[in-house]
Amino acid sequence: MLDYTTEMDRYRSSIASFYKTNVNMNMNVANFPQSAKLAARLAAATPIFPPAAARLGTMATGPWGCHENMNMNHPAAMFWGRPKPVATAPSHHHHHHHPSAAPGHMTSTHHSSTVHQGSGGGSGGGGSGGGSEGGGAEKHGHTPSLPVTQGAAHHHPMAPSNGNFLPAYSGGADCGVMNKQGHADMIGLSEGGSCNGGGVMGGGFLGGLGLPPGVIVMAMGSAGGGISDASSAFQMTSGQRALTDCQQHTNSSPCPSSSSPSSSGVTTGGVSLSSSSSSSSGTVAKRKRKRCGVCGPCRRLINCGVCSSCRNRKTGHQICKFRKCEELKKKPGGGVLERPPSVPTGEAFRWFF
DNA sequence: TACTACGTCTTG
DNA sequence: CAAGACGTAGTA
Repeated sequence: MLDYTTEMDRYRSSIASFYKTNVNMNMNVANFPQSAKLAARLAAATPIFPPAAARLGTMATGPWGCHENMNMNHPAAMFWGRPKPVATAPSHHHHHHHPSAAPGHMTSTHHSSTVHQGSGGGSGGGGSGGGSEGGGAEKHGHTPSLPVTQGAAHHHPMAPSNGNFLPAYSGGADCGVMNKQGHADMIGLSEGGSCNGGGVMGGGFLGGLGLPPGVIVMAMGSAGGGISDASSAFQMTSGQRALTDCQQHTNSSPCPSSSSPSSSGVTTGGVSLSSSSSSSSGTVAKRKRKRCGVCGPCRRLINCGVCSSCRNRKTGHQICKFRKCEELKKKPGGGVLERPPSVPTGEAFRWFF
């Protein structure tokens, strides 16, 4: 027992230092190359979030979403939530956009409960996902889950399903942090200046809101960091793209959501975007298709960092598996979907308004 | 010019 | 069939 405590202590301190070093700067750039870039971009990109959202920045889902991640022992996966303290914090902050939200944030229950966090303070959490499961996660991969209805998300910590919402949050540990590249991504999220600060990110928050799988709302305000923090908060590799996409769709409105409704922009195939050129005429055929921007994967802004695509970015030239547009997954000839499978219209975004 | 990511071919 | 590798379109 004692040992355990001690360990925890050490663990905590180390994490702390980690933060200082890495997180502060735009996140562990060093450690997470990939992320680093993202971060940078994010900084720039952030703006896309409609101001309206008040200081809520919407963020794409977290990497953890990737099952691959979570379960695996990646340390990364964890560190999300905050031990218990959170209980409070979250509550305030989130303005629940969503009814469902409130209550309980699913809470910490599970995982955390397991062990660690007993210590209360700090990071304990880590463990949550990490160690434990290892299980099979990896492969659920296929469907990242996105589509899942957010609502449901909660329940089970490990539920493979919700990709985005990691069980961890709730119980979790400190705030982000992890190692291994992919994870880096997530880090940011919570990071935002101390998990607490933001509070938001904390456990309850996400769950509470019942956000769409692909989206996370961040209340950056609190962190004080506001955007800047935020930006650092998460990263996405293709930030440029992801974000951009949004912009593109709309032409005016920030994100798909807004525009999507009419399906106008996004519409079928998601070709619309740059489509300007493509779709317009028959040329479409060869044109490279673009992400629809509204499906779960598209909404996700963060690369998981652990999927094969992320890992082989250099050679694979592929977008993170979990971010791969549903539309693009379908073969070109494909169907005519009025709307993206996972999230029809802009529903997902309703929460924000 | 660098980078991301789509499309396609190749491989297991 | 899925995963990986490569060419290259599209964008900053």
